[in-house]
Amino acid sequence: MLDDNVSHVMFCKHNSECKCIESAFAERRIPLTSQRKAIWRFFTANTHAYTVQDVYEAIKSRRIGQATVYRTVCILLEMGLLRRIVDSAGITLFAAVQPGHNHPLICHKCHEILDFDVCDLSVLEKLLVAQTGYTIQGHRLEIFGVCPKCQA
Amino acid sequence: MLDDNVSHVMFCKHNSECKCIESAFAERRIPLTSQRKAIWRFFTANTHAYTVQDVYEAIKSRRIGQATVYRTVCILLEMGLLRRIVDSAGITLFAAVQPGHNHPLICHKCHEILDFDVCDLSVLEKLLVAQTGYTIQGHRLEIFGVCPKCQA
DNA sequence: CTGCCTGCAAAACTTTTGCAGATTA
DNA sequence: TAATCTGCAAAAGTTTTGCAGGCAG
Repeated sequence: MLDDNVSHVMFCKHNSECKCIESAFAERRIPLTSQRKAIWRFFTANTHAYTVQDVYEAIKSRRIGQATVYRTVCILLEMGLLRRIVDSAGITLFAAVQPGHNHPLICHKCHEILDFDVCDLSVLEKLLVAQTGYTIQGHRLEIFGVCPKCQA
Repeated sequence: MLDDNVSHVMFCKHNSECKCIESAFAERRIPLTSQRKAIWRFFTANTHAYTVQDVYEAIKSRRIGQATVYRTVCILLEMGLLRRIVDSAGITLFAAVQPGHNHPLICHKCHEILDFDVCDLSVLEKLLVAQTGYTIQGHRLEIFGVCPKCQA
């Protein structure tokens, strides 16, 4: 559960010149091609969630194929750099995540995303383990709302 | 945030003879056909999450079309009787929800689901409102693990 | 009865795959 | 250089739609 004394939520600003991607790929011996960089740069240029089509449309002028976008999104998901979000209409969106434990606050209208790091579900998880016998592997917490711009 | 004194989680047992569906459809003046009943009965017979294909395969002997399953799942989702879950592989699953505020505890292996009702994110939500200016509309909290049967 | 529902089959949309040539480390 | 990647186009998989006939209320 959340700490009752929490008074400040840490928000992550996406760094458009994020260097972690180079080392992340290097560590795993995965080639970092210009296409993969372009796709990652697109995701980190704004704090928004996008569909695969959004990404493809935005970068296809550079002759990057749709299959490459799918393949790259898949790699970034597995590396934990991207998160999958399914909106209320069932549309699949992807958004960059900062490293560490974060949850998204998502605008229903424009898909603007703010990551926050406050979340302590350990007591709830212990309770569930005790009462159900399940082994807990993880959780997904997403908060939906409307951002200040879209309220106007 | 969760109440620190919470000592008991309320779990919902799905009631296979659930009558609420009749009144839920009647209230909205939506015809409750035999196909819709069959689909709902399938979801409430077990506490599992299923794909549309699972449902279709299970009941197609009764000459219920795939389109009907899609259309019915859509209605049940909108009525709040079903919830959509996307597993880690990106597969879309649906599961019955008890009325009221519940969250699912999902087995990664067999898709067995237990609903729990303990979740108080009001302090976190207030904090987010104060610090971001977002209007909060709702949240999704899902906990993933492995059920006792699958651990064996 | 009337209006909404249904199965079927086709259409639309989304995601994956195979391959010949290109690029990374 | 060797291994992996890429765009393209086709295949596979998923979801939606149109329509003629059927059923709930």
